[in-house]
Amino acid sequence: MAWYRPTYRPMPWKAEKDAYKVWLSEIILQQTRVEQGLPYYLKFTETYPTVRHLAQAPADDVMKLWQGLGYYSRARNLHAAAKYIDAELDGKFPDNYEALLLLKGVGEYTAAAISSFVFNEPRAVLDGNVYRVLARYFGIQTPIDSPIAKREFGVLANELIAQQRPGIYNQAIMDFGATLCKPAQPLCGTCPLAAKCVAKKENLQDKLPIKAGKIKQRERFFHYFVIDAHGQSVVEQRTGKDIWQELYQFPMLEAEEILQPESDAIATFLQELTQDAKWQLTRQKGPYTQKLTHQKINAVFIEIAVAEKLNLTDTRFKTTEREKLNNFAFPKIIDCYLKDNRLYLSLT
DNA sequence: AAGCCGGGGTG
DNA sequence: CACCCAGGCTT
Repeated sequence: MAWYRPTYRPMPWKAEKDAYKVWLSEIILQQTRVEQGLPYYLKFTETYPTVRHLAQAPADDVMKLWQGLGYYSRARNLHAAAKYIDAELDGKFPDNYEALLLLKGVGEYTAAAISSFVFNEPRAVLDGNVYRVLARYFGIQTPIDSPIAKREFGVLANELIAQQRPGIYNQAIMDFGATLCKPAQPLCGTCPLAAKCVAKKENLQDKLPIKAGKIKQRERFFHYFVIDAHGQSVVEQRTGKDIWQELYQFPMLEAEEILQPESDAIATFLQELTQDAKWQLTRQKGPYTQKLTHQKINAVFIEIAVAEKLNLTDTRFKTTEREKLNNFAFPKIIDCYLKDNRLYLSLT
């Protein structure tokens, strides 16, 4: 705490005492760098100054504002929690750790952060920074991605927390991990804790913290059909348990590989989609690729000109004017395609 | 306990 | 390319 200077990494929520805004910032910053999340925090607090503004907003608007930030369940849970507070708690934001935990999308870390920052509860946060600082300083070899570690580090962190100023303590140790005790090339030369740091003493900075798990990637091949029927296009909303829930996309055919435009699978899909209207392949763009934590997405965009008026029988599909495509929340890979090809014809 | 969910920065 | 980021939910 003697090392910590709130001004070193200025963030608009550091001195914030409105629990709603602190909650917004914490959800946005889950697995997200401060610099990446900051513009979203500003957009959300400006658009939705109170939790009731957020609760009463249409879900599509919330998703659109979240577009590009990733982990979209955060946005869905954010909205659900706001509605819960609006309807069940009379708009009064929860004011303690246990009540915060009841909110969708709020786990132990976020509940500890909000309750310590705003309500002065001595709850130690456990995030990637804290795991790293404690693992190095105490030389703890327990893999931090195991449930055992959660208990072990949790007990330790709660013994260490400054009972009188828990919020400052929590912010200090996270800033310390983010800027000094960094994942790579920590600044041990200027570290005030170096004298008693086990990792420093045994030269284990690069080995700690230990992570056990490795994840395997799945490769997928998406074919998006970008329809142009006299200025009309077609989109659908993603549902089910897959990635990008509730975001929009063009009608899509997934396959085991990139298909040739002339392939039977594509012809069948298009026939089904257009209900036998006359269509023509205009051009094909891609493949675009996007790496997710567990998946590599390959996407080709097949542009289709349809001569007749569309008669869509499948209610999943919605026709929209191409100028209005920018009203929909798309995954990054579609956003990139649209921007590349200047298909956003108007701005908001 | 393990798997899944994005996007971006860094070395 | 591998790793990480002010994690949480589902199975």
